[in-house]
Amino acid sequence: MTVELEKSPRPVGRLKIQKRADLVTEEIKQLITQKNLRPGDKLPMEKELQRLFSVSKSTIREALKSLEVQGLITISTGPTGGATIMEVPLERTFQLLQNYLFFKEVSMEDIYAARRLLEPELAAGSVPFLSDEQLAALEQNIQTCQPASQEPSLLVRQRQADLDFHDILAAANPNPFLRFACELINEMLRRLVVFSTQTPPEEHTRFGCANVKIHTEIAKAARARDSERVRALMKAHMEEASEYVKRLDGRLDGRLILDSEMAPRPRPLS
Amino acid sequence: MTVELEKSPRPVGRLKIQKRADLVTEEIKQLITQKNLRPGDKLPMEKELQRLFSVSKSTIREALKSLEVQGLITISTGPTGGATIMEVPLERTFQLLQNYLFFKEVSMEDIYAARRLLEPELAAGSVPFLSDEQLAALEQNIQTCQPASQEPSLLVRQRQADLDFHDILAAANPNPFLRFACELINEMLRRLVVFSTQTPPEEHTRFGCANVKIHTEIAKAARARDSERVRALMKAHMEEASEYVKRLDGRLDGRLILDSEMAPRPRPLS
DNA sequence: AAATCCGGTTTATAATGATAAATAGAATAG
DNA sequence: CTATTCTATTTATCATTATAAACCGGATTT
Repeated sequence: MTVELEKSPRPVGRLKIQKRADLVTEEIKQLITQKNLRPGDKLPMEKELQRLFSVSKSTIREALKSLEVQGLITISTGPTGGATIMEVPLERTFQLLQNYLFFKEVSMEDIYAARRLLEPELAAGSVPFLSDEQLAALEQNIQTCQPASQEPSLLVRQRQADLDFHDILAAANPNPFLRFACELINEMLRRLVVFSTQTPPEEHTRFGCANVKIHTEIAKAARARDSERVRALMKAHMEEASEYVKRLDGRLDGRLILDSEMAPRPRPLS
Repeated sequence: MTVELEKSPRPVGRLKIQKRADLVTEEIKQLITQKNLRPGDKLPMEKELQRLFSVSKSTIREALKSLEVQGLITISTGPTGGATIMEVPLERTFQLLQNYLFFKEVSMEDIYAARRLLEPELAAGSVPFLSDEQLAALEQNIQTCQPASQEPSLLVRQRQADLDFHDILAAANPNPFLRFACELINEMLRRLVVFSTQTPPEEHTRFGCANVKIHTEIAKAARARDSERVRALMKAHMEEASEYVKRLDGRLDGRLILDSEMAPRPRPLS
């Protein structure tokens, strides 16, 4: 089976001519959709793909690179090596989204405007689906968040641990879209929040205490499987947090996120 | 100025070794952040980049390809050619997001769960910022949406025109994050919705009429700069639409979106 | 004088071949 | 039986050459 690619620079139907490598990328994508390849399935190896599309090594290499950057495949060397379909990792998606938002000026309040709306619904929707492990993880998380020292770097780490609480809730929600939206918000807050060092540490500590308090209540209501109470508590939590954030002068540190920065976030158990 | 890249396979600090090309990609990203390059600025040409990072042609090519796929640069030939920084297009971001959602099973209702929450707030927030052109565009859009025929392909196109209404509202909102979230939702609905052909056309027409009616009211309230009324109307609109969608058996057509499909959406005037 | 053509220059794009590095699995030593 | 070394296979990287696209400026035409 050989797929024929248009070789001549397309008669210009007002469509911009595409590069060879990009055409091959699309062909491969169609192959994936067509043959309904699932994560774990393998693409033919480079040499075969070269033959299949009648292109050179460097072209097929670029095409594979494109798919790799998009997070659709991983490439490995050695026997049995080659391109393997994979489910696009959440982290990769975040990174690509950060590229988009790099040039926009997103403020903390902008994000909270969406967070206020989504989180209560997310939390309420998660309640019926929380496993015992997840409930335990919520309670466990509250312990780690107890405000201890006022050492600056520790304060930031604590704020980030706060966000783990919300990630655990998100993980339990059956709505993949809502889940994604909230995980995105958490990730942005986690990664980009740089609180002004001007802010007095007491303010931070107070923020931490308030969080622990309401998280405790939410965890309790979740154990009682009281969705409506969780929703109400989360709503209050979000409004309170909005206020704190305004005062804390949180701002987003807009820069390009590197792959090497993307690794080590402990995934909450699903 | 020459940047030295670690050449030896990194002493394995539990970090997975990265490919040369990916290291170069990161170096270039740092270059962009560091030198604060803005859209329109140019990267050095390939030969220079080769020298700068002491890598071969194909390696630098792969690195540039990576940045191109991420939407951060465009590459052109000719004397003034080379890599030019660009603002990541919204469409590219959508596409990369679709890759992520390709493997998840997102239902229509999943999306509407988020839409119900976000759209009323978005619309209300846009009201004070709507320009005369945008108000006119809203009213204009309602005209094009008047249900005419019941021809199947036309019905789908009409549903998509409905979404333009919401895109116009989104474009006026000053919150870039909320705007992005709603534009994403619109795009997903626009591109991926495939209504069951089982559904009787009358039902579609009724849906279209209901939309026109409430869009008309929303446009009127927007002209009157009545944010609260717009919020309330949009809330009702979303709830009504949710119900219709359930009955219409709308589902998402999960597949990989190709570059070639990404082009021709008329951007609403900002 | 303005527009068009045309060839040269610059740059990316594509192809090919050669060598290095990584890996899985078999063979082997302890 | 375990751990190590070996080997075959495949990608990763480099180097070189050829091709194609885009731009520039001068000559030619209108």
